[in-house]
Amino acid sequence: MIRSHGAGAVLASEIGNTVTVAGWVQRRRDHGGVAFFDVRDASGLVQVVADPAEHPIVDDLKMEYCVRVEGVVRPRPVGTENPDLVTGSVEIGAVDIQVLAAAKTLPFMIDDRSDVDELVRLRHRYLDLRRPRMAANLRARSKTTAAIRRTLDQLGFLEVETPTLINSTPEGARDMLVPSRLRQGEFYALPQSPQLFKQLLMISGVERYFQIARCYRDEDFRADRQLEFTQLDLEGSYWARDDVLATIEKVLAAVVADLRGVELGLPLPRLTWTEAMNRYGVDKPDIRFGMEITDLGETVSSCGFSVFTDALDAGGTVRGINAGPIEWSRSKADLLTARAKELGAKGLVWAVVEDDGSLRSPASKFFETWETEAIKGDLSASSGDVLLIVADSRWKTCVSVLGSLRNDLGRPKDHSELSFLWVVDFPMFEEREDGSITFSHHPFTSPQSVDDLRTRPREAVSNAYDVVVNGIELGSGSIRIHDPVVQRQVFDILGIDASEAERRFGWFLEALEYGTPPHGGFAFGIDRLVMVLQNEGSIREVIPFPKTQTGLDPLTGAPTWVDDSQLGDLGLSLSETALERRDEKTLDPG
RNA sequence: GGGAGCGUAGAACAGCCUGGAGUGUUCGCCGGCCUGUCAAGCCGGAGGUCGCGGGUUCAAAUCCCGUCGUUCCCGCCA
Repeated sequence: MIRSHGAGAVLASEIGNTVTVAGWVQRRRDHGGVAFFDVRDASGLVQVVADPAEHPIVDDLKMEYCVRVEGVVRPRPVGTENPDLVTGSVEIGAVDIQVLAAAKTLPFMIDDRSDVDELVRLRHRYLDLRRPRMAANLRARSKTTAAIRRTLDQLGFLEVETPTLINSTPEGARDMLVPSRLRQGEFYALPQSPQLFKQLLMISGVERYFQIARCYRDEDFRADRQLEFTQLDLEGSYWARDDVLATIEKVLAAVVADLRGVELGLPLPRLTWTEAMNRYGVDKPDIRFGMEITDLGETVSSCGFSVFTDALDAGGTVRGINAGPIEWSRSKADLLTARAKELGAKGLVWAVVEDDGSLRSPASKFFETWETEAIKGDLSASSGDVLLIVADSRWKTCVSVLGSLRNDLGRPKDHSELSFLWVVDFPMFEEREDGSITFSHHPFTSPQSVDDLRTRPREAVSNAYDVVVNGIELGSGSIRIHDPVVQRQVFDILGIDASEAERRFGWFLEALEYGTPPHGGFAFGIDRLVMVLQNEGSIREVIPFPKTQTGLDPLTGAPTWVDDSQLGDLGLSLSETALERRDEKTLDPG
């Protein structure tokens, strides 16, 4: 036995006992005649006291040396207790000190104070994970999956593993591909979600399925997006929408209780998609703050500003937000206008409410006094407030731009407050720029009305729903299509003709033919949930070994070039471009 | 695919706008002193391809172009 106690378990109750602890040297404080050092392990930290004359080895102890200390627990002298430390009322008087393993000079210090470049952290992730905050994040993640499993087990769910080498379905996100050796020229795809397998499990009679599933999407990175991520995936038979929502709410409540120690108010608030878009301009609203979008169309319908009237004449809309008394300057106006254009608006009209009630704005001269007053009234504006107004011939462009500006300006910087909500009644389809139609959720989502699907698919509302926390899309689900006729109909509307549907999804359509129970389910991102609950700004902080934005793991160097013989086994060869890149990189790595 | 920011000692930065010797700060590292510290303190020291390549210039960390890396954003993400 190397140790008798965890460092964090050396409490006042051990006074007088001989204990052995093992861990890393946090810091050494050598006063000449007496020296202190802290031993840190996964359980916490305890102070060791040694006389350097008696224990010359303390001179050698550097930060992060792995040591073993045997000693007697004693109370600290009065006045030297450390209230910030769980073990702060005691210390270990060293009897024997051994170095188990020396450590090189560290690339960064193992504490939460040091602000270190992420690339350096990732290159030495094993050290980064020693930092208390990162260790806590790992622990929180484990507690999250434990709470999920506990809750779903109590509800009678079966945890089932589905394959990760599956077939590619090019809709939606780009697939991560894996070449087959035994069947040269053919490829597996890594799953973007276990969607069809869990539906098959419903057909198999599992009735209550879940899986904590690694999923893969080969798309560009964001602070909340990695190539691989982990989802809680679940599905149930004979479920209506509210059965799914209630189940997810129970899971979320259990996780929030375990990680935050607070009770989640259930049921969670619900917004329809249309309401969310109209009030917040996004389908994942952050409702921790107001600044809601207001329709100014009626107010400005006869004003002299052609930007507004032209948009209205084209069947569009004019809407605004009251950004409140924010600091305003020419450069701020330029910045926000550029942002609005980046988001797809043709421009941005701003107005500052002056003390005399007038509007200072490039557009103010176009408004009659009554119009100025009406705009202020619509937006509940008072002196000093900044009003931002967007006009567009497309409703969705207008509200989306304002919704993003609203987020830019008002969104709380952290997640100390939690605001979960459901967004329900998503449209079944959405239009692309070119006017063609695509699914807004996925092609296995059922419509609320099969009649609508047939007669006016562009207006059809789906049985899809999202759960959102603090403006972050946590996950989504739906009641699925269990009728193969309807499923074929949806493929048809999406422009997948019968023969193509048969070729790609024939196996699934056939499965639906054998008495498929009505079913539905959900999936939410565990990385994102833990990120929010741990009050982190990026999922990389809660993923033990994440990748950088270009898909590199700075620690292992993945992805790497492989031997030509390996490529040969797979029937693959590299393109000219790839070969050039390889030669450059081989000469000048990194 | 596009836009923006960043890259200077082991770490975090300042210096760059307005070119003039690798100048500076904090932490770490090395040596010394020190009997109650806990981000110990004091004294001394070492440590640099200013990401890389090119250009402008008498002179480049600084200005220009390119490139690599990284972060954030737009597109993309059923």
